[in-house]
Amino acid sequence: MSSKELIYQAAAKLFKEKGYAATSMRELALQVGIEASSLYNHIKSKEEILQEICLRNAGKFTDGMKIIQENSNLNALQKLESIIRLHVQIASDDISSVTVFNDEWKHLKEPALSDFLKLRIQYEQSVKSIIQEGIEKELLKKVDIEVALFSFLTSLRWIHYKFAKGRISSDRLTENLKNILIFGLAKS
Amino acid sequence: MSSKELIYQAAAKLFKEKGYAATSMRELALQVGIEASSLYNHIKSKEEILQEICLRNAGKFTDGMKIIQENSNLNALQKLESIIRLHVQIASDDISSVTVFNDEWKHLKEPALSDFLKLRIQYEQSVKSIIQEGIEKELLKKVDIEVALFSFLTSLRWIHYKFAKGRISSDRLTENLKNILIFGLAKS
DNA sequence: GTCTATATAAGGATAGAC
DNA sequence: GTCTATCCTTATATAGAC
Repeated sequence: MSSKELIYQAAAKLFKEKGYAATSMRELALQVGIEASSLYNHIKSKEEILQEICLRNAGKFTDGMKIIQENSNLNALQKLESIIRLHVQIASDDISSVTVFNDEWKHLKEPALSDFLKLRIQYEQSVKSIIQEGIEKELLKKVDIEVALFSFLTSLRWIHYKFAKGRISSDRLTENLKNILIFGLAKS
Repeated sequence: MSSKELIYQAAAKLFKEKGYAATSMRELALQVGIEASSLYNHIKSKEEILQEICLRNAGKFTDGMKIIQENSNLNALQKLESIIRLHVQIASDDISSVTVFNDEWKHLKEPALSDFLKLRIQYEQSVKSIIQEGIEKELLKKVDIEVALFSFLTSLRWIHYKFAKGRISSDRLTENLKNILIFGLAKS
């Protein structure tokens, strides 16, 4: 792995644990095993690291969503299940990185912040359309779409806390989340 | 309102928007309308502000949970609904403060951090017991309890983002969340 | 690519006059 | 209770030798 990649990885871990603002370049350097000044041979600034982590993860979600949307065989319920699987997969792929993406994006500076938020809103809009479609086709209840959207996405946003403990496989987690988020906790 | 209270309120707003670590005492002072040094006539340190905000909110949740637990008339489903109402109520009561409680607690120093985490684990344990009881009495599906616990609580943890936009009343939000989280998105 | 040394800015907090 | 002035520490980032 390149030095740059090693720095990103160590940074993701630290940003996750302490937060972006509370992580110093000295700590990061210590974690990487070099002096702080040496970091700058590989990266331009602290902010650049955050940008890279955030945009990389945004890309994963956007790409995954595109594939789901293009699969016209899926009905709304199946699409929601695919979204759950996508989130579980991305979280299991790199927990630290996706946590930073979820929690530290607000420290991005313009214009990166606006770019990021544009992608985020776009993604939310895609999920919203699927929920809307589900309601129209009578696969989903007539709930408030915004409440449904947020409760669905925020549940998924915290999946990685489960993974951190490694208690459960991706498949079982996906299955359980499908059951809970789509079909509810209550026994029917 | 006392100066101390005004400082807490301004701090909660700033900590919410920028994060604890990225908020300076000079900014806080500016928001309050005094010089940074004057803050210290009312509070002991920056950390003390965070402690107060976090412990105050922890108290609200703990107290609310106690009342729910002591109401033996409620079955597990009704208790879960009461928990939803509790979270909605606390969020609508003071959005900034509860956001800081949710997102910035990791910046607490010991021993406050351990005290805080103890309360949090205790609260999660209470919810877990209710879910467990629901499964035993066959009111809830046999889902993975940990997954159910986390997806339930994390959905509720982000309610305040809805409130920030003021789009929906507390009652309608509670009703929708009950429907979605307990009975699921899918039409039965 | 890494180091030491350092520039430059900002942070939390205190002292002491009013 | 508020101010100005300031202490001390830490931060990001650069310069230049090796």
